[in-house]
Formats: sequence, structure tokens, C-alpha cells
Amino acid sequence: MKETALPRREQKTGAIFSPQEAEHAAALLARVSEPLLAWYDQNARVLPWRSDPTPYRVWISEIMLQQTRVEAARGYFERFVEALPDVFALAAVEEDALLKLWEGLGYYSRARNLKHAAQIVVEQFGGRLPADFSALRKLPGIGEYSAGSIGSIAFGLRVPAVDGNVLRVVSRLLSSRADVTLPAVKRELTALVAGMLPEARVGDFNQSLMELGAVICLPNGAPLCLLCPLAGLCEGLRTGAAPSLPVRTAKKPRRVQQITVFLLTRKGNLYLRKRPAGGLLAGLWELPNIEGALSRKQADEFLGRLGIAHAPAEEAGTGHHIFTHVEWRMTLYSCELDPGASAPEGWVPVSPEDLTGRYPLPSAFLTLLKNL
DNA sequence: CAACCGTGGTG
DNA sequence: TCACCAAGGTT
Repeated sequence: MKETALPRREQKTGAIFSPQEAEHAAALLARVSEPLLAWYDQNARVLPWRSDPTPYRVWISEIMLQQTRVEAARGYFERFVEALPDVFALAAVEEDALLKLWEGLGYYSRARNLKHAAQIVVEQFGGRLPADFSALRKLPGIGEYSAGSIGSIAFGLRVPAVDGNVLRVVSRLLSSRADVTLPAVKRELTALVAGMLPEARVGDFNQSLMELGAVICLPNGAPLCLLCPLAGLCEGLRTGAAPSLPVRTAKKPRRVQQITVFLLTRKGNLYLRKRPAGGLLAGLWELPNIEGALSRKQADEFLGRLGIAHAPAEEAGTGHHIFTHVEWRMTLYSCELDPGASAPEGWVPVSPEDLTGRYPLPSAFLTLLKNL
């Protein structure tokens, strides 16, 4: 294959960076670990999973922290490990109880994957998380990043852990305009990070890169370069490009979905139903709803067709909820069912106590109920 | 590879 | 109000 005949990104050596650029990058990054670890020793936040970093706790924290800010995860973590203190408890937990512990955190498949992985750990590894990158990587919910973070933090494995913080920090250090949303770019930056790992304290080093990104090298064009221990090496600071890095391709616009939601009550209980096992909010409970913005008359007709004996539906306002890929615009109706009325299969009358303590609801519906 | 999967803080 | 984006993984 002739290099000169191909655009750079198709060359065999270095899809993104030329050999010269990669060499320069490696030389720059080689000078990072020492000052960064020194900074980390003085500035690391005190976090519950850091104070007692058993493999189980590190694992739970890393899954919880996927696409989730530290402050959002903190309270959930404490409650989770209190309720499920070890891998055996996690492997045996009932799904609703598990999802209730995760309620409001989002990306609920993380919780289900945790339980599935716990069952594998019990069956195949005697209840001990494997101290091996490839074995960790094979567990459900553990990808390239998490295998690296758990491996290095819990077991001291000499492997990189490249998350969004690290991509931002490294892009700025190198003043690189490579699009970090591209898997190929992520792979190359991961290789560069692998090359900058210190001989010892790899877990601390991986955490120090993320910590720097979380508290100094802030996203949204707001890095605190004056406080940065790496300011002296940072090409992004020198060129002035740091605030506008990293480069990411824009996201696809959301689709808007109109739904009509029913607040059906009977003798102080509220009707819920379980969502399907796959797709959005899989396995969580919800207020009965259908697609479309129904008029009050259509709402009554809908309930009538389901054979639900009820008082006339009352308009209960509107609601709005934004997910990553979908936006719900909700039309609400409230309706008291006749005392002896039966509801469709799977619609469950839930007491206020069970609503709070037993049934996991997505925030979209929790917000509605809170506003009533 | 690109679409899908939640939620809340931030400017 | 609104776009951006977080200690990503799966299909």
C-alpha cells in the first residue's frame, strides 16, 4: 500500500496521527504522570469508593459513574452497597428491588447488567471479581473503559482507562482537533495513554487524569488553566485552542413523541403497569399511557374500550420530559375508577407507600406525580 | 459504524 | 428556554 497515494487517515501507520505526530505526542505525554500524581496526592476528592476500594465497591462505583457525574452517583452508591453489600447479595436481588436502588440514575440496563455479571462472577469465579483485563471485559456492562478502571484501581493492573475526561484532557494537552466521537480516534488516544502509564500507581494515575478533567480541565470551554499542574506542558493552552477542544461531531436531533398519560385511581391507590423488557426504560413501572394527544372525549372512549368502569376523565394538565433521543409531550387525564371496577391485565393498583418504596418509576412519571 | 439507552447540572 | 455533555456499553 503506497502511503503517498492515500489521505492521512487511510495510511496503515497511524489512522489519525502521522508517525511524527505520534512520536511528538508520546514525548509530551511522557512528562505528565509525575506532576499529575503529585497534584492528585494533594487534591484528590474524598469519595466513598476511594476510602474503601474493595473490588466490589470499585466495580459498583465504576458502573454507576458511566455517563454520570460524581455528585449524582455519590448518594446512590452509599445506598446501593448498604442494601447489597457483596456480589452474592447482588446476584440474588429481585429485579424491582434492584431497579428501585437505581431509580432516577438512568441507563437502567446498567443495573440489570450488574446483576447478570454478579451471577457470572458467583458461578465462574467463586464470587471474586477476576483480576484480569480480558475476563473483566467479557462481563456484561464492562467495556473497554470500565475494564481498565476496575482493573487498575481494584487490582493494580497496568492498563489505561480512557473516559470522556481523559479524551478532553489529552486532546487539549496535544492541541488535537481529532474528533473524539470517532472510535478510531478513541483507539489512538487510548494507545497514547497506555504509553504514558507509570510503572506503579496506575490506578491512581488513571484516576488523576479523570480527576483533572472533572475539577480543572472542565468541559464546555471553561478550563481552569491557571490552576492546572500541567499548564507548562499543555499545547492547547499554548495555542489557545484548549477551551474549544475536544472536537465532537454534533448529535442527531431528538424525535418528539406525543403521549396521553392516565392518572387512574381507585380507593387511594394509583394504577401502574410494567414497561416491556426491552427498549426505553425497560422493566420500569409507568402510568398507563398511549401514543397521541387525546381529547377528553377520546380519553373516555379509550378507557371505555378497555372495559374500565369509571367516572368521566378530568383534564390534569400537561407534562414534558426530555430523554437523549426522544422528547415526550404528555397530555394528562385523571380518573377515579368505580369501587368494584377491574383494570386490564397487568395494571396494578399501588398504594402510596409501595409507590415510594417498592415500584421503580422513571423520572418522567415521578416528576408528574410530584407536581400533583 | 451509528443508533440506542436517562438524567441533571451548566452556561 | 435550550444545547451541551457527563468516570460508556450494547447491538
